[in-house]
Amino acid sequence: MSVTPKKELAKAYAPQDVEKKWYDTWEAGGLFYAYRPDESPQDPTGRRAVDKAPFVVCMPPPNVTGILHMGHALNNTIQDTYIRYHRMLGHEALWMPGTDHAGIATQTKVEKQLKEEGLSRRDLGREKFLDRVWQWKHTHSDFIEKQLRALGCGPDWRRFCFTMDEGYYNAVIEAFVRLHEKGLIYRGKRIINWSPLAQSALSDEEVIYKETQGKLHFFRYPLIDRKADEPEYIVIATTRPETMLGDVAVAVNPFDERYQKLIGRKLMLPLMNREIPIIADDYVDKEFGTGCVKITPAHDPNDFEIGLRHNLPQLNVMYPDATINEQGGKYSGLDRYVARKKIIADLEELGLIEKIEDYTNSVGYSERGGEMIEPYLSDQWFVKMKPLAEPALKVVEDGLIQFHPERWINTYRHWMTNIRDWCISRQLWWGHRIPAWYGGSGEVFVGRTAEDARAKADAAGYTGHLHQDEDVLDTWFSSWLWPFATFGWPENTKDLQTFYPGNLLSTAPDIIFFWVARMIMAGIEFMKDLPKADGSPRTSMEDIVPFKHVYFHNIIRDQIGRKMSKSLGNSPDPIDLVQKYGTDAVRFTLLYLAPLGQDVRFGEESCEQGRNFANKLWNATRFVMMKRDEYQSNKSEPTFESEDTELLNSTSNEPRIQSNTKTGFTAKPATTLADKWILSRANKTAFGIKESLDNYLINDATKKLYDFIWKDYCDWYLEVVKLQPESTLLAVEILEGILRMLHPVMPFVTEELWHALTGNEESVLIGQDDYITSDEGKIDPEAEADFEFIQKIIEAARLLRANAKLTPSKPAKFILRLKNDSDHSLSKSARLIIERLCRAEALAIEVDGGGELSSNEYSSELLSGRGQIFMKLEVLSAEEAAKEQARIAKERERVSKQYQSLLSKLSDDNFVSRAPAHI
RNA sequence: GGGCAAUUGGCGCAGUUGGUUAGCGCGCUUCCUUGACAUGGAAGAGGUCACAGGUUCGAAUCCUGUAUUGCCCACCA
Repeated sequence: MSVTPKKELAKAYAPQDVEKKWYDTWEAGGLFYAYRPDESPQDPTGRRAVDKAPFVVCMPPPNVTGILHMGHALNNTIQDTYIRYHRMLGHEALWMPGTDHAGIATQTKVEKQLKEEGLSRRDLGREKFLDRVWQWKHTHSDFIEKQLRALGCGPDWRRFCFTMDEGYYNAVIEAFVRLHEKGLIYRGKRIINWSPLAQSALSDEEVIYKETQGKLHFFRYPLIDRKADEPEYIVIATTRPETMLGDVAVAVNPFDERYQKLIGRKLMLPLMNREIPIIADDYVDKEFGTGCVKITPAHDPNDFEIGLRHNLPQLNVMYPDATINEQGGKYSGLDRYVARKKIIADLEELGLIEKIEDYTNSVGYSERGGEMIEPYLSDQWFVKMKPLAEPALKVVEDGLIQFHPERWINTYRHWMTNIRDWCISRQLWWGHRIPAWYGGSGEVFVGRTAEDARAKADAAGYTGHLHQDEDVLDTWFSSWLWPFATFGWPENTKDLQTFYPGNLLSTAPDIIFFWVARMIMAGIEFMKDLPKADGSPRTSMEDIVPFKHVYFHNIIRDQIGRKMSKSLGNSPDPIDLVQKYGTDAVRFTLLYLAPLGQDVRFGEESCEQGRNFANKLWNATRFVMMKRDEYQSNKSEPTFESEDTELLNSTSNEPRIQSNTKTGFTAKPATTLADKWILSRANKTAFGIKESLDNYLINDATKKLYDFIWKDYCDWYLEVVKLQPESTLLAVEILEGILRMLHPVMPFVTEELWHALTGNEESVLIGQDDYITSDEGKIDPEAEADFEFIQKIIEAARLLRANAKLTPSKPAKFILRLKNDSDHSLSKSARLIIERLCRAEALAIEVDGGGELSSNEYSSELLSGRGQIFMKLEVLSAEEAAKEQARIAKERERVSKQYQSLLSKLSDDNFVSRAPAHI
């Protein structure tokens, strides 16, 4: 047996010392790598089996531009915890990492940078501009990786994927072409949400509606050829006066008596001096405003529809930057808001303003840029969503994909059943360029490559020049392929066959539409035709959907309830917290505070709880190791044959843990009451944690760990171990199990302590060990009840001491009177524990039957009907005696009240007859 | 307008299918530096569980309504 120097643990846990060391060791040891069955295991420990069931999580790819905020920290901690947990359960755990090119966000940042140099993207040209963006991407993407590492996250870094990687790029193009071939992608002139800042279209999901204080303007449009009994003008109401430049009609309700006679007549559009008709349409609400609506088909989605019904022209009066174009007459060139002011002033001068009222309505803003979006008429590409949404809704309704918490299914259903077509073209350069080529007179050819498009054109008899669509695709049009494009789709790769479908998707509920729903659609649409590993078709939906469980975690808010965001600057940098409190502390705190789907207010001080917990565990280990040494040296003849030997001996160089030899806390039977109790508690906890984790109640699991470790193990069991050294080895074994049980949540401190405790070599990792399993045979309700009674006695005795203001150093004398024999012998057998934990100088244990002891001499506490404990009082001042009397009287009253209520219940026939017997 | 949630001691939150005395963390009070830990230990104060009805032997828990707050969706010029 070789002897290595014993490791002394420092008095307090210093995370910085251990985190980097272990992260590097994990990586060097290939801990994060996942293998296919056909790959030879490359793990240095050789523990990897090749036929393990995979457990796959695809990381929601953060924006390359991004800095991780607390929400990311939470989400990635959740994923890492599940990955580590399943790896320990024996799965081939794959966490697929990557980043998203984030079209608008990234392009905006680079354009901003250019602007500081006095340049625009058009000055550079497409190619040079894209070079700049790539440069920018390269300098920024490392940062996210660094942050994830600092959080202890261990995805399979070898597989890191970027949505603009060549393979992924091709997958996006392939998806577009296939959907186009199926007629699910089309091009059309529609009113879309226009972002004047990005000068691009946005999808409906990228628009945020906010109540906005504005004005409702009432304008007079003069009636042409007015008869004597007719009004001089028609009054219309609008919130966006500048759009009047594009008015092509005024609509009234066909059943509105006020205007019926005027239908078909003409009005003179002021300022523009254009004749526009009065038309009738059901859409108009007689009650609202004046009952007359100006119709601007090019600048309002409803007006657009009306325009189509009435065959009206679509007059676009704005440039893409939301300045008025040449159609706007003398307002041409003005910004939309400047034009608005001028139009109002001009109408005022003409006496054509009836009134202007304050008005609050809901206005759309760009999610990214924050500016007001402009409904705008333009040619865009759309995905037909209904055919995709129907099966995607069904798999969730049928439970093939489960949402946690379940209620999100309502939101999902609502969106899926009211779904509208998805505008996927963006007028940007950074992204996947739309694979459509145009001929000189409106011909459109969609192909995988320019050659492909050329061939199609030739086949169609078009020989002229082709030019590719300038636009790129919505970022989410690439993200929705994430669960399979990361594994090489459209090729039917071995990775894809092994690791699709995934198991868990963890995300914040705010991207349920953007991403979750669309991934489900894409998974069903694109994976259903791809054969499985054995060549058989995917006939079961279970093999087609991209994941089985979706965990919607909470949104982290600041202490006054605001969503944490970069723009508000109210999110602490997770890395600062990690440095201040330790990674494990931050992880624990986030998981502890992360109830299922309930928003959480986060203040950085809450990390103290996690830090303290890590420190508690550290010191418990320190103590147990000290006790073990003590026990070992006191033992005259160590039993080398016994299975304790290696646990006893922390200097062994042989890895103690052999795969699957021991998954529970101990193989040995427990002897003392405390031993039985802690084993029962430990196994119950292990059982509960598995249950919580498997049901995605992750905060429950952390709470169970915390309570068991701190209260049961440290506060009670270790105190008992101080009194009964024969429990030392069990304490070691339980602790070893605790470390394994806690490891997925707090990987660093548990790894460090596990090695200190077991003496395992650095290359043997706790994360490769088996997760603790509960042995239900060790759950012992009787032992738990018995030990709880002992705890109750001790607590009662401590209370007596505290009330009598006895300092701990002063000994006390107790008399314990118990009603039945079993309690009597129970407490006698636990006499030592009771005496020492309540610092009794003397403890008399009696069978109840003696008379009441004088309350001048004794203070007492009741033991839930099973007996009473008395403490002999020292000299008591009259004042103190009175106080004590009062307290006892109060206590007596409370108990008798409770007793009375119980009595009355029991004498109530209703209760006795209806309540179940055990009550 | 439609939908989803929340309302529990000073603050932040648990409380799973209804069942004896409603828990936890922080904060507060008192005592304790006793050989794991003061990032600790012991004890304590503090809640008629938003409100009003109802179901039940029994309600924080189930039902109805009201109020307040938050979020999502839709949107009338």
